[in-house]
Formats: sequence, C-alpha cells, structure tokens
Amino acid sequence: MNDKYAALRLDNQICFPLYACSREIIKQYKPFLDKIDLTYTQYITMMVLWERRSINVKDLGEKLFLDSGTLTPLLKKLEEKGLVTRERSKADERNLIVTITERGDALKDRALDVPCAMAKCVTLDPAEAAELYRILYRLLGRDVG
Amino acid sequence: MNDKYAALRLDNQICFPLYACSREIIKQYKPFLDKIDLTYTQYITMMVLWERRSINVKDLGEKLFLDSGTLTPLLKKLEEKGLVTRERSKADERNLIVTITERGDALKDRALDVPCAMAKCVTLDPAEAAELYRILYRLLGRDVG
DNA sequence: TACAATTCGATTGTACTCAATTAAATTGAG
DNA sequence: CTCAATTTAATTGAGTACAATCGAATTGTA
Repeated sequence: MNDKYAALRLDNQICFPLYACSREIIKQYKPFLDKIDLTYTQYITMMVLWERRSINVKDLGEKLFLDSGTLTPLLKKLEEKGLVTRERSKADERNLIVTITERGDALKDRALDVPCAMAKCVTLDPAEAAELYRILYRLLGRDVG
Repeated sequence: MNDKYAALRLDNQICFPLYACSREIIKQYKPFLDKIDLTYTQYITMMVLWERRSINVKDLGEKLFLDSGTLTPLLKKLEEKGLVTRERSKADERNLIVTITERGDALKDRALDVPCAMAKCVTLDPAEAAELYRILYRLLGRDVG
C-alpha cells in the first residue's frame, strides 16, 4: 500500500490485541469470580497466597506487576472480608506482611471451579496455549522453559 | 506433583501473563505518548480516527472493545484538547458522531514516532510477533489470515 | 555514632474499566 | 397512528492502575 502511516493502523499493533484480549478474558472470569466474591485482581492475589501463605507487599507487587497504590486498598478489602491479615514485620517495620487466614485458605476449594469453568470458555488448543504462554513470559522478561 | 490445586497456581494461568504483559507494554508507551499528550486509550482512539475521520460511539466501542462508560469521558477530554468534535447524527439523534479535527489530524505526523520508538523496545522476532498476533485475534473472535 | 541515602508502604490525583441504570430517539407490531 | 420494545449515549458507583510524593524505618558510611 506504500502508506507512510501504516504503522499507526490499529490492525498493525501488537499491544492492542494484547490489551483487548486481556480485558475480554477477565470479563469472562467475572460470573465465576462473582460466586466466590472476588474481583480478578483479588483472585490473582489470593492465588499467590494460596501458594505461599505469607508475603510482604513488595514481593507480592513484583509477582503481580502491581504497586502499592493498587495493592494497599485491595489488601484492605481482602482483610475486611476476613481472607487475609496485614501486619508489620517485627524484624523490619517497613515491611507489611500479608498472611492468609483460615477462611482465606478455605476459599481455595471453592475457587477450584474457576479455572475449570474458564477452561471451557477459552478455546485454544494446547500447542497454541503453550506458544502463547512462552511468548508472553518472554515479553515479561521472565523466560520460561 | 499430583497437586489438586495445580490449576490455581499463578504459573499455570494463561490470562495472568496476558494481563501483566498488556500493562507492562502500555507502561513502555507512556514516555512516548507523553510527548504528544495522549494516554494509551486516547492513542488507540485517535488511531481509529486517523483511519476513518468519523465514527459513532457504538462502532468505536466495538472496534476498541470499550463501552460508553469508558468512551464518553475520554471523548470529552479529546474534545477539550481540540482533537475531535462530538455531535449528534442528524439522521438519528441517538448516535453521537465523533469527528477528527484538523488539529487532531495534524497530530498524526507527530504520532509516527511512537510505533517507531516502541519497535525498539519490544524484542520479539517477526515470526513470534506474527504468531502472537494470530493467536490473540483468534481469542478475540476476530480471526485473521 | 550522626546522618544522608535508601527502602517500603501509604496516600493523592488522574484516568480508565465495566456493570447497571437512565433517558431520549427510533422502530415496529397492531 | 400509537405505544411497547429496542437502540444508543450518558451517568453512576465500585474497583483498579499508576505516577508522584510522603513519612517512617533501616542502612551505610564518614
């Protein structure tokens, strides 16, 4: 086409489908997450805690690529729901330690339905999913495999 | 591992790296978009208008996967900046027609630097980029190629 | 040991993002 | 024609995101 503006066409962006796709899939999570009263961001936060039981805000932020501006109010909400506790580290009071409660841990069993239900929504064959996964983690600078 | 909770591990999600990657790349756009005083969402909106000159909110929303709750305030901001006009369709007053202004069109030349600068940031070989693009559009339900 | 630099979380302000609701305009069945 | 159903934006409210700034705690160094 010899169009000097071709690079500015929405069709030629790689970030746009990434951005749109991310939001569309998160939207598909909503009905399932509603059942356990979690938002998507709260859900991935709980995922970290289901694995680790305890983590400070900084390390959690690094895992989720989120900063304290997002995490502080979110963690306060999880605390209100009784899913986590928040307390300063005795060794270094700058650190806030987030710990999962029994109630938070119990939610894990009910949450098992979520990835199960989502698997039926996202129609991507295993090879494509693996390829997508690999490329995304490379882009994130966390090479896998 | 035989872990019944494996599906709940952050590492095993496909949506999480999509979500994180999208935000990380948008963050990389910021310094370049700051130079032309646009946010990422405003930028992709302008992209549609650089191609089409004029579009109503509904069609714009379908292209960007955004609804009026996001677009209405965003378009008002673009109008304040003098980049677009907003007026009801005479044929059907329910439709709001967004039209690019001369000033908005002029921004296109300055915006050319953005994809150019970004290309140097995202290190993905052409084959991977093409594969990523294809998978994402399939997930979006807009098959290409 | 002072004390400047650094680290960490909280706060603030701007800008989305989206579900749900509303209101105006249009369309379509009777 | 008439009024119920539909379409379209706008509004509202809750929840992120993130840059910038702040203040308390800790660390490194003279």
